[in-house]
Amino acid sequence: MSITTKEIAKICNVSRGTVDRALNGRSGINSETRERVLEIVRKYNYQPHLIASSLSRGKSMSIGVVLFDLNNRYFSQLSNTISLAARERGYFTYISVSEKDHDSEMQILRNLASRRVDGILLLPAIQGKDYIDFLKSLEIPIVTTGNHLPGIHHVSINDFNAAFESADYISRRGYRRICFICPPLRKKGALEGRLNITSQDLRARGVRRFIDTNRGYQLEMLLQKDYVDRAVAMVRQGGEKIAFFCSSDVYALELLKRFREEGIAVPRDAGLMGFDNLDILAYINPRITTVSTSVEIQGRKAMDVLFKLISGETAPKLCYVPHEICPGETL
Amino acid sequence: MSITTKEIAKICNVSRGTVDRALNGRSGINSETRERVLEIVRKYNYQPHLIASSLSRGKSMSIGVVLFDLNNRYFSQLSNTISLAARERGYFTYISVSEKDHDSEMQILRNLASRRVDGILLLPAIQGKDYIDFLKSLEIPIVTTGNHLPGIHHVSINDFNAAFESADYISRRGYRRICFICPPLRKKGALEGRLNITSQDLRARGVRRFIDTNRGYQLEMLLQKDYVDRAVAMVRQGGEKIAFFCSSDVYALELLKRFREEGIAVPRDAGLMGFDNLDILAYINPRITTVSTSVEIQGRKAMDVLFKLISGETAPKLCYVPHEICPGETL
DNA sequence: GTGAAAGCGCTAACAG
DNA sequence: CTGTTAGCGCTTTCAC
Repeated sequence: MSITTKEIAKICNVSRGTVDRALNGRSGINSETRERVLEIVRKYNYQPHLIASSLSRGKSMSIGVVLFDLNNRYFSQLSNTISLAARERGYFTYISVSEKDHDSEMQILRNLASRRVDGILLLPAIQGKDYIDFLKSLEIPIVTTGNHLPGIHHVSINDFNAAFESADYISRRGYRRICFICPPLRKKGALEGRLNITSQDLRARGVRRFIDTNRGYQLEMLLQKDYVDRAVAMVRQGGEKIAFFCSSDVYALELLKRFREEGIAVPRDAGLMGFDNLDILAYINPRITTVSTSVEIQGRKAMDVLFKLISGETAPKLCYVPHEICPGETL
Repeated sequence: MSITTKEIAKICNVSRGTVDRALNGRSGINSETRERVLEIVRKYNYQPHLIASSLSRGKSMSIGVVLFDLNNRYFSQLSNTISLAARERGYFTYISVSEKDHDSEMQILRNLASRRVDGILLLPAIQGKDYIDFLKSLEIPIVTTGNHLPGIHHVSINDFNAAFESADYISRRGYRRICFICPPLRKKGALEGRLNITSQDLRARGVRRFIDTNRGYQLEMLLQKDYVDRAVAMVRQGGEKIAFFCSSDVYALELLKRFREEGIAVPRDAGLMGFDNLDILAYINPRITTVSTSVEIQGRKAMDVLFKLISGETAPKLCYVPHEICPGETL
């Protein structure tokens, strides 16, 4: 194991306090003593013991990141940005994945609290008053992104507006029949609202609002697990040409794949639009029309807010990052 | 802040030692006292202070994961598996990204050592004796995957064999002219070998060995940054039909994208094979032929070895995980 | 400018 | 079975 400040002190014939002053650039030390101490520190390759330091200081210089999925490309990019932003400020990140499991998510949060992380960036898969009370009881700064929790600081895209504008874009591409695809929403009632899908829900509301405020459009919703089969059937049935608006690029990819197998051409036989602008879309032919924000902006902004809270400053409860429509070849 | 064992002890009229025995299920305590203590523990929502515990126990119940890239899908899947495997054993993971930067990688490792992580899972982007000495000086169990470092425990695919077998597969699909694409290798000399690209290097050697041990095949290497342009030119030039064997699916995707734009049909005009079997390939048409191992197996196995080392057991220095060719439609 | 001492919260060894 | 004590290594306060 590495040498300690106690031993350094003995070697230098000074007290531990002085060693500490030298190491942490604190004032009240002769610059010669400082040099002498730092000399020995280098010589013996002293490594600070951050655990002891954390205990003493009461802060761990680490932040927790809780995601419900890391396999989703969007979240892995987000983690990357977050880790970098944290490291730039001397913080390390604990990244953990809940897999959308209620108990896991709670367990992870408790564990992070036990590790006395200085802040938590959370993509919640849970909602409800009890959960929010639990989060508050941790007494740790928390910023959410993705799904929203009332009363908790939140940084994200304005899902409602983004979906509204997407529907508008679809209409301007000449479609009068829009089918919104969002399988996560099927769980809405089933789980008595415990699952947090506010983000998806807002997207659905955004589309609906567009339909409600503009005459002459027809909206269908596909929330079932077998949405791919059903979408194929809808196209086969004919009638007014449909634009499938997917609440995530993932569903758009699945649709496109199946359409290709079935000989359904996009956009000849049906329109298609996604959400998130996953970077793998660059390799997909035809280019899928989608809407999104920059992951980097989102991650950076969320960390800005989190660090504000950590340092005791105030920050707005709600912060939207800009989004934009990314035109492709599928509408 | 949360209540401490000291306070619990006072409330229960017992000593801190007894509280500790109750909390950690240690023996030597009356079951009634235990119940009484745990009652209070629950009542006051006591949360263990893992930092204090770590300091006292000398282990932090955390492991560090150092990647040089998290945007690569393969690595994010790997991190996911690792986090899960760690959490199953009560460990938390610090995930950090070096972005292939030498100084970052060193800084991260030092920081993890300062945080007294119990083990490190490393995807190194550095090599060289100094670096290996440095790693050993940390006195922390380390397992690498991806790139290899002599003398350090390693779990990975057998890149040499996998590439050899891939070349063999390509030949059996009727190609006599193979072009191996591997841009990272262009840096081999330039950086005086500081950059660790052993994994890519082994793939190149595997292909070459196949060519050297079998008569009648022609091997070309494309290591330049503008490999896409050059590949297009090669196809245009005509002659014996080429199979492009890419050291990563990423390059195969780029090639396919460009070929499509240029009106080059695969496999009609040229063959194509990748490496890694990234899951996004499922959405790509035509299905790219590739070779790989299961990320899950690789992650699990690496963690098995790491935990063996952490608990003081011995483990083989080198452990290969099985690989297989994944036939697609591009050869 | 420097040293001594108390303390962060938990753990472990040793008495009783 | 339970209490006491002495740490883990660093930080911080208060004398000198």
